[in-house]
Amino acid sequence: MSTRDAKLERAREEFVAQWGAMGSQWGINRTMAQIHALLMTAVEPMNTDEVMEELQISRGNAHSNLKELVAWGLLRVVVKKGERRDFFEAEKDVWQIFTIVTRERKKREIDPALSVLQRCAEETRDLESSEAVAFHAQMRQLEEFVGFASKVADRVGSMKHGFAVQMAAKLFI
Amino acid sequence: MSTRDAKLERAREEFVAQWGAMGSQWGINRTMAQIHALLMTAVEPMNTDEVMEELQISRGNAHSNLKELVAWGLLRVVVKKGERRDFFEAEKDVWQIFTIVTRERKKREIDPALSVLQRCAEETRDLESSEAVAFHAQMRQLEEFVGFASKVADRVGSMKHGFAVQMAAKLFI
DNA sequence: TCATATTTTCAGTATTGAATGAAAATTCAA
DNA sequence: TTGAATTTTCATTCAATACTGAAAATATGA
Repeated sequence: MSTRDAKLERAREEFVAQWGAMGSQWGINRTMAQIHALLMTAVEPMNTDEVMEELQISRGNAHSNLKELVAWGLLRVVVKKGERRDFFEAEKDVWQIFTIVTRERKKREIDPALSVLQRCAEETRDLESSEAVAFHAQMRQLEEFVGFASKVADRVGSMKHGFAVQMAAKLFI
Repeated sequence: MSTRDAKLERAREEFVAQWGAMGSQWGINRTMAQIHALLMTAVEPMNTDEVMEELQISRGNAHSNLKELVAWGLLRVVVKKGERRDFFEAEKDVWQIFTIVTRERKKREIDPALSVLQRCAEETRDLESSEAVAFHAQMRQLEEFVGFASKVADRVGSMKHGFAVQMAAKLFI
């Protein structure tokens, strides 16, 4: 049994480490991604000290990233009876995770872009030089596209899993 | 006329600065995003010195980011007759930009994730403890989802603009 | 070929964002 | 209340990444 447990342990450690490394790529910080990976593959909810111990990180770091993950909705706080400390458990449903991440990324990546583009388009709407007209047209095109992306993100983010799968199947497979 | 040119100039500077700031959010470095913004709104192709001058950046920085943008396919090198220096012009078509960015992001964000998940699933395929089974199932679910995302990215990235718009219209508007 | 223009490299420096850890604040049971 | 357990904050430190600028390499044309 110990060989097999070791195998699992290794695989899990690899997952946590790699998922963390990929976090950076995704605009999510490494620790945050690691904690999420750790809890996604945890059998039981974990408390702050367990997370610190497992990932070898400081209390402050564990605390702030746990907080952030709860704020995103990727973790839930669980109260254990007879326990004073907070325990955390991860959202494990893949579609849920996806919609949450979609919402967050839209907020951070799409919405600000859209408002910049709207502003720049607005500010040059009445100019008449050919350069200004070209600039304005470029802003409008970008605005239209990003606006569309924003709508797509909203729709996808609020779809039920089943519907998404069904729709996707028609389109892409 | 000078008032109006000033307006345009201000709007363009705002666009370049903000697009640059958003680059970070997007996992693209600030200078790279700024150069792209600058050239997307340039009437004529620009050379390295002009970019350096406009953005107040060093030659090395300008050089490496111009190179990177060319590698992505977001800029093209233009040879001007009677000019020894390279000039750069941006891809301005929004759909082209989108497909290029989609391809890059897939390469950096989706493909590595998929291979981690496949490996972790594979490594735990034969284990029998309930924890291992749960872990394996979780990896498989993630793998399935990310694999699907990978397909979607491929399809979208190779669609023609017209088709994408048509399809999107049906789905989302 | 040689001199000059241009591009490329890269060691050193700066900037930014994340992590630490200890102190302060809060919570809770007795 | 009180004091121990727990959470939260935040000034400082650290690490990763981006940027600089000058030197080396390369290309051009006289």
